Amino acid sequence: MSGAFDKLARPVQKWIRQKGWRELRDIQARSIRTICETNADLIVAASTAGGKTEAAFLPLISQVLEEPSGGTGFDLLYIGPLKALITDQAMRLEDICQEAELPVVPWHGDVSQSIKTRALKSPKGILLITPESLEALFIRRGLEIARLFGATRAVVIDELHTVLDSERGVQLRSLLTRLELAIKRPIRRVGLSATLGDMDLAKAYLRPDAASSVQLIEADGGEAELRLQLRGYLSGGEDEYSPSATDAIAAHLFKHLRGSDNLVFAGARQRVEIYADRLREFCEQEHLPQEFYPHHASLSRDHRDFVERRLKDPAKPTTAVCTSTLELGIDIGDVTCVAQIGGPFSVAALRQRLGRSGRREGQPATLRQYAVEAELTPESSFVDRLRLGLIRSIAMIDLLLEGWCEPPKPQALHLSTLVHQILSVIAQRGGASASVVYNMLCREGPFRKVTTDVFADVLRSIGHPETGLIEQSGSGLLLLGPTGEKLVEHYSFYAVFQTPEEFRLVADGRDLGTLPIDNVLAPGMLLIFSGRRWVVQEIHDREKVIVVKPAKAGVPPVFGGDPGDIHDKVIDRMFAILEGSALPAYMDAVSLKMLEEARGYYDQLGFRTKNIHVLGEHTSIIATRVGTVKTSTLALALRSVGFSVEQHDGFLMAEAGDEIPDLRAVLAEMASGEPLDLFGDAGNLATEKFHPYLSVSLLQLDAVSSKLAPDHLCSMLDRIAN
DNA sequence: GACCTGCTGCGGGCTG
Repeated sequence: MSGAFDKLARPVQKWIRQKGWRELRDIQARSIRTICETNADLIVAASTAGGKTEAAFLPLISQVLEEPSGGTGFDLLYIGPLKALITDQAMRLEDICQEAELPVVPWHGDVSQSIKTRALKSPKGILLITPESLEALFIRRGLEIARLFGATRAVVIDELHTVLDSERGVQLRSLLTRLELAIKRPIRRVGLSATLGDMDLAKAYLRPDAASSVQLIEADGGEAELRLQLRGYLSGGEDEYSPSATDAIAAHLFKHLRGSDNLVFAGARQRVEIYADRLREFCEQEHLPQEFYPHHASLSRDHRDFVERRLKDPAKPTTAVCTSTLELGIDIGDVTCVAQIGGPFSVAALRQRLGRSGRREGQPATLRQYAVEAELTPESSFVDRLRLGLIRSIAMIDLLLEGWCEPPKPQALHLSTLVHQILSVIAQRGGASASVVYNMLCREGPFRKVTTDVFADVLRSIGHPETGLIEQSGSGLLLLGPTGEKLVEHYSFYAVFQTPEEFRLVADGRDLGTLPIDNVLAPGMLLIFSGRRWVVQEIHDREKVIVVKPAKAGVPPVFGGDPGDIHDKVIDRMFAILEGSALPAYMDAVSLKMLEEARGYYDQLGFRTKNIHVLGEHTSIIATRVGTVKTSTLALALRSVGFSVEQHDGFLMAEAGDEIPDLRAVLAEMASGEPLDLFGDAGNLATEKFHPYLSVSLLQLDAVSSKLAPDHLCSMLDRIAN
């Protein structure tokens, strides 16, 4: 372990010896050399529990100890997307830093004011912070940024994949640029991740001006052995003697998962509640202790902590039925098996979830995929007959095995987040000229797709007297307007993402969790929540509180949500599966039979040789063969000329009104480039937090940059016609 | 036909 080890500072070496490590992992040795010998930015890509945190911090801490800097402020900055992750990582770093006498400062909404006050008075050591809390520092302490970060040598961004092209990611990258501008020098950037689809794009996100000089340190292969099973289940058409698909899946989970730690990803909060309730019943029927618990974002912090603690406790076997809450790197230890009910929306999520299993040496990673498909009747729709859910599951597993996952989408404008950052820059500096703001955010920062014209439009929109977010002083300086002042003053400003209004659910004086306000509830109604059954007692509309007490029966509540974007490559693979003949070894007999039925029906519709199948006088099926973004663009175009359109994975079902235009003729006319008003029939475009302050034309521009692909419409129509 | 994430400063009342 010499070489890399020798480059570390004495206290760090001592810590490694105390831990009893026999050697450094390969990524750690490589990362130590890169950090100690160069000034390069870097990405460390390795699986969960692959030692990424140490790979970054052992050499960074060594540098802080051996080459004290002249400046003032925190020596190192760590950005984490979750409070729980920051708490975990602060504990791990404190262990290393005790020897080195370097302070470790966790900083997020739950950290006490006294720790923050002390750190502000004497900023040094390692600051671990969320993007939102960093935002708050810029707004509340705008003039102190240089003092707080003057000495900062590096910023470590954990779970880099979560902050690539998301609203939060753009916010973070904007803050990092503003930080570098405030201290007038670049800060080394280190990204950590287990799930990056496209390394070149990830590099460009980490350092847009010098992507090619970002060093990549990737753990080689060495992935755990993967055990995989896909089981098919038929739902609907049950009689009282045959169990429903839900019961059959729950029984299978009960039989195979009991006695160990597992994660069951059910895909939606409502399904989490349904499966957790069934599994609890099975335990009660068999007089066995409870070991299946629900876990999702609407459940109280108390309950979630309880489930997370149980997962960590080796003495208590625990299966969490969950949503993506348990997808990221918070420490719950290794699990025996990951189950996935229904197809996931991205290969990246599937890969991240699977990374939770098989992390111990010699243990295989195990994925149990359950596909639920409808029992066919003469009335069944083409979607059911084509078994699109099952086909997508197979495509996702295929791509996972090939090591592919979705890259970020780099073309989005992110105008809502731009509005947020304009307000933030003005607040930080107490006023700024339009050109300073433009240079900071659009030339140097992440909003590079925003032209000066679009920027000017945004300023006009948010400066309109009726909007009142900003105004201009006599000297031309941009200032916060009355509405802008109010927004920025309130703590809810710091987050860039939208959150829905919710009721609090209370039983016996204790919070169970929250429910979206669009659930229609009245006293006496029955409810399944937090894995148990309740009856509604009181509803307090003004306080947004619902009081419940235990009951014997219940129905699962409704949680909202928007459909996810499926990538072109996934849909492409789905068509290859429908047109292929391979019978994957990991599929059970029922799912194989469904696959053969789907292939038979696909052939019957003739999609091997054409893309339009006429179902009836008014109705046709179109095979678009592309992902959600391009397929929704065609759907919108058809709606704008009077069709009613149903959208599915890679397919559209178009139905004409009373007048029956010839679909082929309509498509040909669109392909000829006749200008179309895509938005004539588009619903609400204001989907993000600061959208309500933008003009309709800016909202359309924003939508075109992220959710639609009008530029691809012509070539798509050409392909479909042939 | 979906999921997730986050949050400051101040003032009032109490304790040592």
